[in-house]
Amino acid sequence: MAIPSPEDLEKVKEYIGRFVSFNDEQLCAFLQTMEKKRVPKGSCLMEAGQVCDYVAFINKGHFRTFCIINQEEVTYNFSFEGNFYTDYPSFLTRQPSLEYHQALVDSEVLVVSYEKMQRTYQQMPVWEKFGRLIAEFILIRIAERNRAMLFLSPEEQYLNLMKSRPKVFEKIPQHYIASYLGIQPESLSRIRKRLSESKK
Amino acid sequence: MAIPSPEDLEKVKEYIGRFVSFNDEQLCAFLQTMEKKRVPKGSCLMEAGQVCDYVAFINKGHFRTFCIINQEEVTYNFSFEGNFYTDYPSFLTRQPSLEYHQALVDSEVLVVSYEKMQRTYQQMPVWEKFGRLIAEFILIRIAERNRAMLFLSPEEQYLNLMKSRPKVFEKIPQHYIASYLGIQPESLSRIRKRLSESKK
DNA sequence: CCCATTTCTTAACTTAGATCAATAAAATCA
DNA sequence: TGATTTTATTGATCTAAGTTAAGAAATGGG
Repeated sequence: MAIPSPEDLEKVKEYIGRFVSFNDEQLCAFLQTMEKKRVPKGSCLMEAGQVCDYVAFINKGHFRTFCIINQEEVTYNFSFEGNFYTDYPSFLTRQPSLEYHQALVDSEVLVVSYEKMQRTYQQMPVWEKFGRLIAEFILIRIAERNRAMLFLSPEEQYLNLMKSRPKVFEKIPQHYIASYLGIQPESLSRIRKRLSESKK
Repeated sequence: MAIPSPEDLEKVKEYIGRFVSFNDEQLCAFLQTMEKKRVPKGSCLMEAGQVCDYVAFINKGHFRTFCIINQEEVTYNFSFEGNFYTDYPSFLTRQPSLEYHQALVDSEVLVVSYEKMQRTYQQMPVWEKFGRLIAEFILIRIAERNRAMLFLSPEEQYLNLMKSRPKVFEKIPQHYIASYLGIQPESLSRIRKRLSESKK
């Protein structure tokens, strides 16, 4: 663990500023709780069975969230530079996580522990508000995903994902995307073929 | 719209008490914002296209949330007596909702408008905290549903639902449950047959 | 630059759910 | 109660994704 640099913290400040207004004292109180951590390519910031004890700001790199179901990895989500990252259910309930948080490239995160986060909530109402707004923000995103999974065929979800999160296609191997869509790599391959043929 | 009775408000108080502690003044400030509304069986508390302007406490009855996709109703969720109910994405973003909130029996709700809710957040930090905790609570539930949809077959989801929300099977017609599971009524019928045969 | 590994594609076959159609069972209400 | 509507089941056929297996393409390390 190391102390974040001023440039690192500037990125966090920018992100938070999208949700709440704050003064220097308030900002410092929060930023002081952050610690910097390197995560080498392929390694996991957290593994299933552990309680997720951090909210992480991804300073550099990107991550894949996966679970192991019946001895098989199922990719649950992708998280990119400049966003916060945690297993909310585990972080909030203090129950063991089902997830692995794996760095897909050499990465760097700024983490806040559960205990420090709760203390910050208590100290300053502005962070309580930030906590509410960010929970609401994530809730909306998850609800959208939910809707997509219920309403759309894998093919429609694939097209949807290309529009809404093009970054995923720049950086993520295809078999992980297949898993994210809930299908086998072979099926995604066929969907891509079908789409490219119907385009002609 | 009518004024809620003391017995109505007692139920709300009990619910809130599971999340935060409060004194009488704080409680009153919140309960004062509630208005009582009857929703006859089959009618909708809200329809797609409207901005969802309420958080509703279901005082009596139960509801079905559905969307219309390609001229077809897709059931998204069920909500029962003694819980809060809203379209979070629409309520928070002030964008038109995609959902219909339909009473499946003669029902009664206590609603708080967006404007009153925001004012309550500003007035008393305890409600800000309640807002955060309930957003987090709902987030966890949606995340679980998400996981189920990604990881489990319709058959497994059906068994899962029977365990985790038996109420659904007491009160909800089967073709709505099929829709909730993302399959056709005929398929659910076959899954039930398969299960009852394998049990023998 | 080459070899090993990972990732992607294609093919043949299987299977679960979709679709269409008909009927049976249950609920509603006049 | 009997008639009408709603809900649930069953059968036949179709289709998209799963499975298994093989080979092609891309990537990465020495």
